[in-house]
Amino acid sequence: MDKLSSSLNIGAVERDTGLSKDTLRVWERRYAFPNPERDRHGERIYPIGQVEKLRLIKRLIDRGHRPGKIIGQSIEELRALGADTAKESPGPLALDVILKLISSHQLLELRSQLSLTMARSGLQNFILGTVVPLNVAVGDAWMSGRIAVFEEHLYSELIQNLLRNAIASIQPQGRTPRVLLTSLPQEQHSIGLLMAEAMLAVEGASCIPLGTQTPMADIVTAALVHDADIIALSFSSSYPETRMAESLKQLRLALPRSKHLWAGGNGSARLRKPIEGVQPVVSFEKMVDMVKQWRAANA
Amino acid sequence: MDKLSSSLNIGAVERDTGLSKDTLRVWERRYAFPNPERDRHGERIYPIGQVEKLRLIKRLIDRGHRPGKIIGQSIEELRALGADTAKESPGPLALDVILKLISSHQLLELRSQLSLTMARSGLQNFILGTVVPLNVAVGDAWMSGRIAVFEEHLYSELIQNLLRNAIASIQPQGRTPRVLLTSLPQEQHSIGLLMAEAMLAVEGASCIPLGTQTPMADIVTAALVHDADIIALSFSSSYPETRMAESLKQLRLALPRSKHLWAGGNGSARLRKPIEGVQPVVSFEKMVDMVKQWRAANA
DNA sequence: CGACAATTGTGTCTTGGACAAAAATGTAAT
DNA sequence: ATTACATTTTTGTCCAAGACACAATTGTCG
Repeated sequence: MDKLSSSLNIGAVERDTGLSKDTLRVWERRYAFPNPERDRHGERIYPIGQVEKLRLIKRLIDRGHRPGKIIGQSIEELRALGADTAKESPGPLALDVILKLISSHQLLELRSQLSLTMARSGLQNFILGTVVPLNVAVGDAWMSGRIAVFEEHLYSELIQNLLRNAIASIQPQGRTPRVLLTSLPQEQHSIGLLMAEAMLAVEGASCIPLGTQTPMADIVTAALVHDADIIALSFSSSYPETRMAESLKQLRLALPRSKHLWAGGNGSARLRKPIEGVQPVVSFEKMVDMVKQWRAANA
Repeated sequence: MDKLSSSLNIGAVERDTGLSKDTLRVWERRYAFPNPERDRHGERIYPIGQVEKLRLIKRLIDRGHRPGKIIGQSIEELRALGADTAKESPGPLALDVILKLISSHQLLELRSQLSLTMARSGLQNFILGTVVPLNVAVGDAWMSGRIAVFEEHLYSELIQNLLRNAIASIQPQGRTPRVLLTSLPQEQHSIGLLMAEAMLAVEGASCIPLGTQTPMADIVTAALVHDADIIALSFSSSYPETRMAESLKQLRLALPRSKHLWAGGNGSARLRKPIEGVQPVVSFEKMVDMVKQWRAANA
């Protein structure tokens, strides 16, 4: 179709899919997929179709599937596998309207529709009733091929603008708890953090937003100098479970006992064994309750 | 000091420094640095001090230094090397005030000082006169050890909020040119894109912000369906020059001749050979001129 | 049906060699 | 002195095939 190079080398595929070079090579050896060509120096050249399949597989693995089981399936089968989650939602009409606007590139319409919805429902309900389900729906729509990456990006930018504006319009009240919000290195998803910040701002808590990818040592220092009561970390579902547990344990040791450590985001649900002194944040509703509990305990 | 693990394995160092595993191993072989311990399985364990030095070296390389020249120097010498750039700026008082606020964690003060400055100077002058030099100053301050990563993060979040609010407060005028703003995969710096969007919004252009890390194929599709006149890409100084040139050439081929392709950001200055059909954006001032030129040509 | 043990699946790490492309250096000509 | 071109050095990325820890699954026994 377009004239873009129809094949990539192993480094490009690593960046593109999030699968390490080592993983790509070992899959090739074990599962005979991917099955790249070689250039004249014997270096791997991945056709664009295989890269697409790899992207799909990566997202399915993040959802809990296992490589060996799904790697042999065709792209169509994989897409169907991802759409399975979608079928359960009969889809509230309002969400479908917005999805249509996303996929038909109606930038202005989309913007006004979203801010209208927010105005109607209020910030917290907007997040709970619209943004969260919309994020899921957009993810599913990508998986089944109905939405492109750039459409996802544009949507994400709009939401980010809306949330940041809403947060800014709330007068900081200087009330406790003081919550430090961030994610660990290699965790880039920022929308979850913003949603959390918005929910907390409405509750009157003071947020210290550090954005994404803060090194652990910096989190500890920041918690101390800002005198945070709660350190809240966000994990997306693509964050490796081992690393998550490991990091949380280390952080817990490095932080004073008096400070709470919260782990939220889609990925935090996979924390099987509870970690001593680390509180899982299973939903934004629950997070609000947790704030209230903290206040009750620190009155 | 803190109880955080004082050593990391090679994967963690890769994430932490942005240096690939291959690079870390080959430096060890060639320059005898880094010089990690080994665990009981013979795997590399990097002491935290070496990781810090690696981070420093990485930033210096991004600024144009060569590994072989600097890798043997001590941390102090490296810091001095980074501060060299800073000496030329006598430092406008206003900037120093803000830097002080950053390093003393005065969140509220900092916020109000920044928005005050913006209100006084207007959006475009705020960006040109405050944000751009402040970004440089903060980078230098990190290099010389005067500012921590989390302080940089907090500053960056504040600026982002300010800019997004300012952009949102400008009524979209629907005027041309229509500018698609994004960066390529592996390029995460978003502040430059926001500054560009703000400058353009003031000029009355229509922006289609896709955030960072949009795959090339998606950029092409987005440019077509949104009928963009200009595709503007941002490159930070850590973006590999080779990949930048390569990608721009490919994009130029895939996009219709009628659409302009602009390359901006700190990294774009390193484009030695001009690329046919790709216009470098050397500064935000120049970008405004380029918009005017486009308008003159498409009246 | 639950607890524990054995087995399989999976990602990450290892070494040392190879080589293309960028950067620096040397040389010659204007 | 500057430009143009050729040579050398520097540097990052890729390869192969093996090893192993740990997570996930399956099997066994109480």
